Amino acid sequence: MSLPHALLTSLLERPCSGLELSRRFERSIGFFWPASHQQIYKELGKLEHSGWVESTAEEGARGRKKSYRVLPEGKNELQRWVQQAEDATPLRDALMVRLRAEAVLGSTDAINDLCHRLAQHRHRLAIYQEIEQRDFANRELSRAEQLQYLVLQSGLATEATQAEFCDRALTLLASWRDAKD
Amino acid sequence: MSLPHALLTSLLERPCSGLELSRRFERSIGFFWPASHQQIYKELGKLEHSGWVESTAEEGARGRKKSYRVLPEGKNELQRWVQQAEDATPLRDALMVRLRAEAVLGSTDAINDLCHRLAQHRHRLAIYQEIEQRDFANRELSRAEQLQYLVLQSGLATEATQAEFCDRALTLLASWRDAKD
DNA sequence: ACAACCATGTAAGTAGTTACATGATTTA
DNA sequence: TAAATCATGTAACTACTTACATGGTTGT
Repeated sequence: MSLPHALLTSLLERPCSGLELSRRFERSIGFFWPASHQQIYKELGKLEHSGWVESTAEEGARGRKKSYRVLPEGKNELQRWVQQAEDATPLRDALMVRLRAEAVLGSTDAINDLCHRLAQHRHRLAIYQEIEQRDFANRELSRAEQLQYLVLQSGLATEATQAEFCDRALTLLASWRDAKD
Repeated sequence: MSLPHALLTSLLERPCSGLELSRRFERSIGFFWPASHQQIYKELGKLEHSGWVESTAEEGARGRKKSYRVLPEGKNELQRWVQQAEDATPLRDALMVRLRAEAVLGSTDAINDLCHRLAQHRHRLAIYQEIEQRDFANRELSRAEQLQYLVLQSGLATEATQAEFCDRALTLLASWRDAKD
């Protein structure tokens, strides 16, 4: 469970409100650990209860903006967590299940999902490439930026690999479908 | 939610008991949609309730082996589901969160997780390569086998990409750590 | 008869999703 | 002053995990 530590990281980069965190997640850490605003608010509550962050607002101030910042205990906790080794979260890919189903059914209907997924991966790839051009191209990078770039490169590689796979699979299935006619 | 359809697929390949399904999952479909035996038993109950599979045992036969097979309605449902397009399940990668945390903390402690993950990905890669040699190398493949091979190739590509990334990241972080001494 | 294992489950808890509620602030 | 938007939440639900329970079969 990495959400609390993802939030600590983001809040260390810059203290802010829950909604602003939510927005920043959507175009940075959230690519690798997505979270809805509901989840973020709930988790911020837990972080505050643990004494890892503090907020600028009394209890029960619904509707009024709160700003959170990380406390020393929170930073300690993050440092402790970063050192830990952890198994990769098991991947779950419905497309692979569809292809296996296709193998027993003898149809070519998984083409729909393949097309959809191909578009999705290409879209993400484009987003990542845009970020790469905007933030990391043609200049000296600080140590922190090099690490951020590294993470982005992982995303680039992942999406490229998946898009390429969809492309190959699509070619194969389409050839079978056309041969049938 | 693809577990029911993964089970239908596996049961169509061969009717069997819950535990046998669980074991087969561990070395085939489970690579792409893992499931514990508890989950499988529960889901088999739902599938039977929906009229998609039937079992050879009366109610409340705890401890006695049941065998499940897919009913025509179950096959219909699977055919319907295969045609659907679906977003990729959002990836969650704690390692990327660690690297982002490292960027703000200025340490090199994510090396631990990087090593662990590198070993894990290489291990899986070796398993996949073994399956490739055993089941798909140097022979003509049926249509169904070609599809199974395709799915395996996705696994091979994914693990190779991730292992390669860990390797690169590890080299970078280790060089920083050593420069510090 | 006892252990080891095969086989099927129950129970409690967690992380995340979806839908909805409500207060505060800005803008037309 | 009404609508839109900003901002913070609650409630119900689902998939999955972890720990435990229990019955049946096989081998010594």
